[in-house]
Amino acid sequence: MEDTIRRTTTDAVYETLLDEIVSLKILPGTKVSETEIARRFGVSRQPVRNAFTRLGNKDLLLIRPQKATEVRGFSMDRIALARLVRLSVEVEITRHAVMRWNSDCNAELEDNIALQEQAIQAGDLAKFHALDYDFHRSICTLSDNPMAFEVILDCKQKVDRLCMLSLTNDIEAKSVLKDHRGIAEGLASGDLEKALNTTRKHLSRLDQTINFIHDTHPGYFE
Amino acid sequence: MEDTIRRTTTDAVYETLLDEIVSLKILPGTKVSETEIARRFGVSRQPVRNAFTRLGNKDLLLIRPQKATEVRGFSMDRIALARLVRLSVEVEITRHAVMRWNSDCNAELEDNIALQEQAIQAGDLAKFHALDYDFHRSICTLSDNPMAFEVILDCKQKVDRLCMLSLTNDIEAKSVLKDHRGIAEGLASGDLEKALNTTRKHLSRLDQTINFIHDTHPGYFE
DNA sequence: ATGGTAAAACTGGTATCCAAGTTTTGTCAA
DNA sequence: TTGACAAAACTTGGATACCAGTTTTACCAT
Repeated sequence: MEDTIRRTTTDAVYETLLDEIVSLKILPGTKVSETEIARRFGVSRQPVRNAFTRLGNKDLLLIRPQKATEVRGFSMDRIALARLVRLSVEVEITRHAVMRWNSDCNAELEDNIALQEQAIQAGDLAKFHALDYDFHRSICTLSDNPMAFEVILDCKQKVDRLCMLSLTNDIEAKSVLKDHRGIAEGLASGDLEKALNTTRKHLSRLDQTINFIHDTHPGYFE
Repeated sequence: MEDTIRRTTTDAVYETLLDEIVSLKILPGTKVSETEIARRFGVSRQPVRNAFTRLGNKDLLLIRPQKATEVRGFSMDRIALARLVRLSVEVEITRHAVMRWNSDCNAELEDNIALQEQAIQAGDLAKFHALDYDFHRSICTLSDNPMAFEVILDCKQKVDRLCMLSLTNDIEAKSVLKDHRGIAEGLASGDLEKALNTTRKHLSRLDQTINFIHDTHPGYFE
């Protein structure tokens, strides 16, 4: 009973465009035409239309009938909402996690943190970001809410798209690592307040970056 | 510059099907065919396909290539996630609200609660549910997070679809009203813990109902 | 009854065509 | 040169027909 969903042409178009938009290879405000994209991928308009619809549902495309479709700009409101939702879920998850924490959980998080340290020392920022990713996913699964990470990821993507405009340095990475240590310590010692406070500080770390980008790239906002 | 988005045929099909699925006029597991729906609405397959895609994105339809499309059953996991997200956001919103609470906020909530009381005494459950709706939206707007209500609403809809299988009585409504009073009192007196605890109790009120439905209607679950 | 095969049904994709709206372009007049 | 206006060239939304690949169904022979 392998109910593996087949990958369709629509999926391919969708995933490629999603990556290009999120990674800012296509900038906000850029007009995208169904026929143009269809030519580029060598497919008909149909799968492109489907992909556009999906991207429109994700607020990444602004589709206006009889007018051009364009890549949506950033919205401070939508970004604030995404951050609020992520913070809310992450806080609640942490609350669940501290209640069912045990030595195995500890080991998993410690392993991850050790790898983060190695990645920073090696200067491998890509690896570090992947581990950052895993760190938060681990907390979700260890708190018995694995699906919650999808929500967090969805929120994270919206913010990440904005933060692509800012270069990340390893000083920042070290601060992030310190936060992760604090959260892990809070969970390990059953200190809920410490875990929560660190989580809040951790997720508010982007405040300055976002405001900076808003000031320096006002054209990308709607 | 009236940028009012035009209503398309796709929108009409989507909204009608959405209502029919959410209100359980179409039961989970029911197979829906593009051509059949197209005939029913007197339109071509095109807008139906678009509508199907949207409903699939909302996890309401299960579309498998080359297989029949069917209305998705309930999933305890997805419902648990929706409830977790709603609780998380509602808790965080309450935290924001209590910080900026003032007499105007109080008045708005008190007005709403008074109307709830009237609706219950008049036995008008539909009105009461609408006011319940407004109560939670008010807290969002008063906490300066108006868009957060869209997230809450999205979560609420997923759970509501399940709860359509259970008849609501007015004893339940009275409990809900009591919760609302508790939340309002907590906010008014600046007692964050009271507001939070009542919110958690309020949102966990459906536990029994959901488990009951899961036991009595196992066929609607996937 | 059972097994196998053929027909029917379903979605995904392609190809045209048209409708309705918007934007660009071009022409002509002042 | 500049302005106004009309035509052409875009855009998406929808309708229709068709094919491919898969799954389901139905029927028939054993």
